[in-house]
Amino acid sequence: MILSMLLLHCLTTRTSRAYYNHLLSIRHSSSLSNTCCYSRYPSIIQSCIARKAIEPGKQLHARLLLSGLGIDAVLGTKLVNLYSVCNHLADAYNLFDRIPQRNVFLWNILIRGFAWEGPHEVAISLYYRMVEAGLQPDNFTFPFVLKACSALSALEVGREIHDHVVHSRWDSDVFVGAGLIDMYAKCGCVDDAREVFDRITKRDVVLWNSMMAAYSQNGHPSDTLSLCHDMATEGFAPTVATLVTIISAAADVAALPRGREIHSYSWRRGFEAQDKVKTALVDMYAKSGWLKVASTLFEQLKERRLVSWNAMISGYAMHGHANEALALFDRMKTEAQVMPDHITFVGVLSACSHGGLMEQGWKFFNSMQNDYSIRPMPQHYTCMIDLLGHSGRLDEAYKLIKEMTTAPDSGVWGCLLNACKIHRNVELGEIALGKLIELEPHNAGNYVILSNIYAQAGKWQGTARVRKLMTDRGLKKSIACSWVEVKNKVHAFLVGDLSHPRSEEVYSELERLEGLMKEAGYEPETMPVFHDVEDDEKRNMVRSHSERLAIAFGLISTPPGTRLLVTKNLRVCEDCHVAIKFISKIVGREIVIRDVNRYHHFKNGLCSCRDYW
DNA sequence: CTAGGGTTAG
Repeated sequence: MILSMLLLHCLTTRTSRAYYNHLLSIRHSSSLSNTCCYSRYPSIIQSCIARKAIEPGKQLHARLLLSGLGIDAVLGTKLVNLYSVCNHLADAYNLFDRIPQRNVFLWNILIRGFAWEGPHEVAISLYYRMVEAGLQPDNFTFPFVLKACSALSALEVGREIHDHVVHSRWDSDVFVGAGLIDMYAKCGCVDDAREVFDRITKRDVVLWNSMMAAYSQNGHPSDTLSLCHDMATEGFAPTVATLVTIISAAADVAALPRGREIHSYSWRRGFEAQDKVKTALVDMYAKSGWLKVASTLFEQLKERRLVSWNAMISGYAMHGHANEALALFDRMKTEAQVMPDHITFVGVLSACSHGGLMEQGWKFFNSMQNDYSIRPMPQHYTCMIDLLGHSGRLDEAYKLIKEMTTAPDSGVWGCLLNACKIHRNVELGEIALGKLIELEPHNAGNYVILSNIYAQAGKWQGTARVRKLMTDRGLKKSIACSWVEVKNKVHAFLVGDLSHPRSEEVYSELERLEGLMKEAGYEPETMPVFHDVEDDEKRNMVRSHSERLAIAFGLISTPPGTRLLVTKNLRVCEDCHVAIKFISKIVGREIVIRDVNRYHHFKNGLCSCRDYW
């Protein structure tokens, strides 16, 4: 009946012929054709919401407007909900403004829409509008608006909302709590996150997961793992999110035995079959230097989504397998037709920079912007600066930084500083350090690099000045530490470490190797270089650098020919880099070192970094 | 007389 009224209405107004036909076609094709009773509309829209089917809902809305029947609060609310879940936020907002009686539910769904899809600022301003309208936010409002704060890293707003949470007594709710933990985590405040976590006594898995993720996202992967242990002790069963989080934590601490344990657990409990878990494993094995395993798992994925491609591409890239990375990028576009994103390009560009593929690098850097409309971020620039720096084109690198459309971060300047060290450019090095001091005043590593630049140039006053700057600021260099995994156990060594039970054998192995190295032409570094850690040490101390101890231990405790993987918390020093090249040739082994910013594959006297790091 | 929710890999 209504439909025929509508048709009549169309004929009597100046509605176009096309629209008339359109309505006719709805009559014949749509599932709504037989339901012209107003009282059934809410349930129809409800089913649209469940199916996220925007079109029938829109048509129904249009029909209602034309019919002049008006839209009551129930129907209006449902339509706002439909628009909101289908990401038609402008429509949702318009309709929202026309509904006179707005309850908390209506506000919540609109806030949710903007919190999920952005602009996130709108979600926050809606929240404040709601409070000003005299409504009390509830246990649904808070998680939504906190999500918007997380996305914006809006700490001040977040804290204020936390106040509201406490005042309205929702602070023991797990949903609100998880929202708060995530907000604090994304703002870099792990301690506040932990406080929220500790205050909630009736926890659930998601709350545990949120806290583990908070640690993981803020560079405390070992806290993630120990919290997981606590969770198990309290009898909670892990979920997919738990596994994904702890696998990435294990990848970050390079605790491969731990990672393998988690892998086998995942397999026993049937989690490994899940693509999300498998992708986390791909990342973990890649970071631990097991690219073969990573690739096998990658090929097993049921559906390769963007994140999986990214994990595998950057896995190849970080180990310097540029061709494999680029071939995979090609496969991703042609075979899978997955759209690359900014992270894909970080992988692709770092593959180019590690492989020294200057031309390709520029090609991808331009294509990223022109063909994919991705605005370059600091990480992309870092790759390009690395490429330019590699070939000594420092002025061009500096020019590129000045042309950047976003603010250069510490990675960009650090990359330039490093290039200055390698090509002994004091002038630009000073500029880079100046910027780095502004950006991260407490990172001792930066000062050390500049000091080395001065030392290499024989500018001793410069070296002294940098050292004084460091003492004035109370900066201490972190203690160097290297790990090596032997028979599923991690062995850690500090500089000059004598605490390992097999120390004596380790040192005599080093002595034996040094003899062979000297025969092969190795000369220990004599220049008084201010090393990352061991600045004042005598030449014979170089021998006891942590990475050498770890390598020597690895050599004496594994069968000949076994590949070694050593992880170091700082950069590999110049002298050790030379020494390890000799060692790899003498013992005929592949030695992989994962230092703070890259992987070095030493094989047959050469290193994959081509002596640039 | 209802509807709506927090965590997860690169």
